[in-house]
Amino acid sequence: MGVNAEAMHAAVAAMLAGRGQHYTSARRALVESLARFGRPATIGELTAATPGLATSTAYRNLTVLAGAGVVARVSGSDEFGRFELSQEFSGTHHHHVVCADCGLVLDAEAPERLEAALEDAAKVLAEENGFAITGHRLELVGRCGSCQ
Amino acid sequence: MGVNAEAMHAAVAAMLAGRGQHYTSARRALVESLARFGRPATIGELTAATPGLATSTAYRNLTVLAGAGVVARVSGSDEFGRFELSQEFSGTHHHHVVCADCGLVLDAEAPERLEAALEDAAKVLAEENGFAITGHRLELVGRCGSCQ
DNA sequence: ATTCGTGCAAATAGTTTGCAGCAGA
DNA sequence: TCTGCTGCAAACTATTTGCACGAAT
Repeated sequence: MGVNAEAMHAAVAAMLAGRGQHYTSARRALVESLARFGRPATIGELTAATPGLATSTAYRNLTVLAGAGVVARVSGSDEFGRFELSQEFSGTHHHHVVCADCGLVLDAEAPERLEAALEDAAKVLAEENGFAITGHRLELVGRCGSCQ
Repeated sequence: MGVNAEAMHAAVAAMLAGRGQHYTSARRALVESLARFGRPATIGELTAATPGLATSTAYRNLTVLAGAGVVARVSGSDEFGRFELSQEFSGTHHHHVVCADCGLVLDAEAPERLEAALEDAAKVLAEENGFAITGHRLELVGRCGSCQ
């Protein structure tokens, strides 16, 4: 993770408190699991990592944490939703490498040149389509080591 | 669409025949709707465009057409799966602009410079992660004209 | 004829929600 | 103590599948 664990938890607690919400043990467990995974994790992986954590609680809390900007939803190539710590906590702005076979998603940093080209493209396409572009998602699709 | 309608239908028929499958009226209706939409369409949009077409038939046929390489699944920002004609029929290689509010997805062509940067990045990240990269998905996220 | 395709209805599976009790500040 | 949080079970919804009939070659 990009910052040390205590600073991260303090920041998360503050972000939740600002919205009148508590940093409960379930939420802390989710944040710690996400930090440990270091890649987008499914609900199944997260509940498995915290025995006793109800699926519904995981969904509810991830929604709350997403609303507070602590985590981000990631869509892979399979039917499972995935979550990861937001940029602020996971390091820098990054993209994903996804396995078309098993759905595994890993983080990947893009070269500066690519980011610059993305910014340019966003400007052009925004004008062409009447969109107000706020960000981008890039996924490189292929087969992971174990699926080749 | 990139080719005229008759050539497209003939090509689709051939691609299906090669797999021992027929180019039925339901499949033709789906392909025509997709061509008419000119952007990734949801199952709801497709069945609405063809009265009498059962939802299950639409799913089954889109799966078949995807297997034959005629259409491609596209994931937007909402919970609906979307489909579009594959590159070969919809024109050139392209990406998507998605509305974070309503889920609308439009096609967008990327500048050559961006594609080149994407290729480079794919090579680097493939090595770093042990992936065999086969392609990429780029989505520019923002708000469409009607949601701003 | 024989194989493939279709509609309908029922089954799946990820996700969401109602509710009654528990926990955190 | 007063909201907010939790687990459980039931509800929801996009998608898939079983089945018997219709269509294509």
